[in-house]
Amino acid sequence: MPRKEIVHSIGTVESEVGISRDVLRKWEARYDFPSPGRNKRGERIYNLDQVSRLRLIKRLIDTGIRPSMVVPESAGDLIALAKQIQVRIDGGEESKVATVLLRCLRDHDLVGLRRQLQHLLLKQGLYKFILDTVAPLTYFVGEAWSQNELEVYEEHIFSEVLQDVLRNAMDTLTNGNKEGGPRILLTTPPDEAHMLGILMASNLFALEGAYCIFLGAQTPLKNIASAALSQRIDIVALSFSLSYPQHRIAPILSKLRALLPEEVAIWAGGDGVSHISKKPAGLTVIPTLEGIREAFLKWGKTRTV
Amino acid sequence: MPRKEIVHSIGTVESEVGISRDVLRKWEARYDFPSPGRNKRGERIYNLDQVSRLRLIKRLIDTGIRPSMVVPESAGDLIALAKQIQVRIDGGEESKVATVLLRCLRDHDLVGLRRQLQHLLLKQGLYKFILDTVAPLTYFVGEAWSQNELEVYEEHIFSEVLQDVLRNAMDTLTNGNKEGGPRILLTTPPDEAHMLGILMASNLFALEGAYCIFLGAQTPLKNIASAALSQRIDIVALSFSLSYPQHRIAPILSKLRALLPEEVAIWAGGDGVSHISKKPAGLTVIPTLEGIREAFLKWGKTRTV
DNA sequence: TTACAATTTTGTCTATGACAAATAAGATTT
DNA sequence: AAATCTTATTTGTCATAGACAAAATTGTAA
Repeated sequence: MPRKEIVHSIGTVESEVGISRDVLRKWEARYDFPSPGRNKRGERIYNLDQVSRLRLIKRLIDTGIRPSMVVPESAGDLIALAKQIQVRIDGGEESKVATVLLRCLRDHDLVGLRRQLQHLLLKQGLYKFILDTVAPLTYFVGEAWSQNELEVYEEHIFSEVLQDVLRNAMDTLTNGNKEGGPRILLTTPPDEAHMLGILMASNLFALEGAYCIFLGAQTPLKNIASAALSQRIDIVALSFSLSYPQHRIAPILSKLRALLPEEVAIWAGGDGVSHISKKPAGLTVIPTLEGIREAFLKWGKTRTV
Repeated sequence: MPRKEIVHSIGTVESEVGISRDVLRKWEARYDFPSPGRNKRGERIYNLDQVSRLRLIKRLIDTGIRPSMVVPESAGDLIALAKQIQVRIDGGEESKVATVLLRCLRDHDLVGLRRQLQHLLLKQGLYKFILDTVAPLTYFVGEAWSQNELEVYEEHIFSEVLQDVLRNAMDTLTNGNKEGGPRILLTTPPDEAHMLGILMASNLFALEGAYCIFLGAQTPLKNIASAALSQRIDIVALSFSLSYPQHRIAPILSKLRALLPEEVAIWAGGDGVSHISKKPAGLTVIPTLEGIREAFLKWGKTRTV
């Protein structure tokens, strides 16, 4: 008895994969993919294969590859390409822990997930925890999602639990850093929704003794400026993910630079900034989490001089 | 020198107000509102007036009023109608505190906002804090948003800070409730994104001595069931906001009832359930936050017998 | 190499109509 | 009077096909 295949309308795909209806239709016309079936009303119906392929395509495009290079490609070629990129990002073989945690997530054992994370945090210490566990885990979860191995809500839940753990840790840390260290304001720019990165960074900063003020995601520049002023901020830290349009990064940073007094430093991080060439003056770029500690030490020296 | 008026494209309105392009165009054709200007390319451009009127309309529709009753209405009539409903929800005159906190939010004094909330929590105690401060404040923020007095991101930030405060409180509470009290699983059903309500409820439950597991928003029913089983849950609590389609509430609850063993109770709350008539068997409806304490006491008695 | 111009790619928007799901209104029965 | 069934209206989503500017790439000159 063939199970009735789960199909998706164009609207569902739009909200689940994050590609707008118009774009889905255009791709179909331009690249012959996706080529959904039709129901009796003539409406597009996408099957699971197409949806997961679209997810993969979305991820590849988010890393900077142009649609024309991936949308018409065969499923096999896509996977090959993904592997190639994956290797670049992957590197380590720390994946055992990630696998265990991922299984927790798949089994919906949230309490277990939370406990294990907390346990790892205690065992590894915050620094190692973030770099060796949280960062790869985040990557794996994204990967699993694009392969249809996780549902949207499962990704949400993961982010939820992780945020909880990280914020708790930061609260504890920040309360001890009332005086002495630099005051850092952290957020993401408008239209940048990914906040796990900057949250991880917050923790690393707090670990180094900074007083961190975390503004959540998507703070308009004006408000960053006013907050920096009223909170006597020393450093404003922004995070750009890979999916953030590259050409918008430099202008945003320049604009922010103009809004802030020059004694306030601007630090930009995240996978999105690793490829930018033009660096506006008065700006520190920290493409990887590992670079945070170093940048921090350097800042301390500058200040003492 | 007349300042250049800020205008919005149909896409911007879609994402800022939460009404899809198609619907915006249909309303324009059917009700002559909105009637945006056009740029030289012939694209719709919405001014601030139209956007805020659309926000108000969205809110009114979310409370259950039909589009045909509000979309064609004049701005004046809309405001009158809004006032009418406002009165119904408002009631108290506790608004002074809310006003102060709202000002903090408008001034982007996040640290101040957080501190004030924490201060109020300490002063009033969790119960009073939630009922007299958080609940009305949430309402006011929604109200201010629809009047264009707050921006989207400001609403996000508010929700952010509030979640932080409430979760912290709950963590502290729940850790003390390891044994003895009932085990409650809290979440919202699929497509119900509003989670402040259930978060408030979580705190009130924890206050009464329950062990609360908060799953975040939009948990599929199957996963609620499996989580309930693995966590040996006594009560599953769901929250439905006003904007949740009424006709979907009863079926969802029945379906969940079928998935859960009968010794697991189902409690439904939120503004969305206050008007439902059909109550599926084996179900407790708690339309207001005040009802939680009562329901809890009743549950305790039943159990002892 | 860098800077500018030409070209291609890409996403957003327009217009109008079809249609089913959701809701209300009316009729009928318990 | 309340509950149930029918019919009518309202409402949102999807379809088609083409226009066009912003973004990215390529080619060319300094």
